[in-house]
Amino acid sequence: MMTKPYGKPGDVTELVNSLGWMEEDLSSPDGDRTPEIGHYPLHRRPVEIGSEDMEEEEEEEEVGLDGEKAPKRRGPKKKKMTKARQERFHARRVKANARERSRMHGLNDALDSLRRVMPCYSKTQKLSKIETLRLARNYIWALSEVLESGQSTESLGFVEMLCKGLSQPTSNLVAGCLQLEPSSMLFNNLDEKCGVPGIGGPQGHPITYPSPGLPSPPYGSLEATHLLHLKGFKGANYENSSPNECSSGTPPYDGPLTPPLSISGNFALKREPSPHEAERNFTPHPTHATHYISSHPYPPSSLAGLPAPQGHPLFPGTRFELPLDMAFDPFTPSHIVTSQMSSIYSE
DNA sequence: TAGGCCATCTGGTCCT
DNA sequence: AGGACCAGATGGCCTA
Repeated sequence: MMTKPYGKPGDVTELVNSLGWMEEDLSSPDGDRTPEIGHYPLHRRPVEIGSEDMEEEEEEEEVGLDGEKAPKRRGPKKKKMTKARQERFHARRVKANARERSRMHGLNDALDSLRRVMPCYSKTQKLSKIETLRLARNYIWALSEVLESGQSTESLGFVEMLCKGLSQPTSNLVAGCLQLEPSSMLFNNLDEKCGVPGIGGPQGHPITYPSPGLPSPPYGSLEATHLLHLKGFKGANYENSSPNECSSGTPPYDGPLTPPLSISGNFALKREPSPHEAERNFTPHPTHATHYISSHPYPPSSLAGLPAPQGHPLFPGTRFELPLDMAFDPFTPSHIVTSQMSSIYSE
């Protein structure tokens, strides 16, 4: 039978084969994940009346609490649960649970992969799932803006695009990972919201923000003050204010940072960490896709003459897909990326 | 203690 | 029939 190609082959089988702990849990009142039947919340009881596995139910007239006869049940007759049926049902449920766990683990693995290619990946301070997805959307959007309109990755607009719709802690994290320097914050539109013309690229290119359809607070538009919560940040008008004073209680980010790009040294293949970065245990490393994008014309000159790919979101009407591990491996030299792209193009 | 986030179980639906 | 997918519900953990 054909099954959808999700997860690693054998995952389910292995899980099912190693379900000893689950079987134990089912009979153990201490199993916190699969509590003993009877300790289940109503909807979690593994064997529910009404299951399709019921044996034929004898014709019994149901009597309500008030003694009145309940209306005769319509639809397929229920079947009684024989012991054999219970066992089959249970086995099926256990298998399905294992599959579901495996599926969710696969989903989480994919989210982890996504986290690793975000501009603020940290092992110690993981982005939540929802924030990861929001940041990913913003990242794609911001990079496409870079490509399409010359929006500078060093502009505040770029950071604002990245932070659009993110929670304040995540905005702080992103801005911190981008190593915003006070100079990049010294502009007079500090209190303007996203989407206001004037906050844009170096050419004054107005940035138009898409409607993300996100709920408002805490996921509303980016407040410039979000960025002022950066540890050690001192803006022109905030010279004397302590970072803690404008903090809303969000703890400063102290974990090691391994961002793929930096606002102050975006696409340098190698650079020494600034004292500030060193202080924060920040290790700059060559960026990946953004480095490629910044250092290669599109399409790459080495691909000249190849048929244009179709349908890539950044390049309407084209299609361009890179294997994830290649496209986002920050350590893949650009010339290797180029050659790999060539082979993809020529396929 | 409330709220956010997460893992898990579950039953329903769709698909092969 | 069985697997994938989905959404709802629940409890645990953590933090402000």
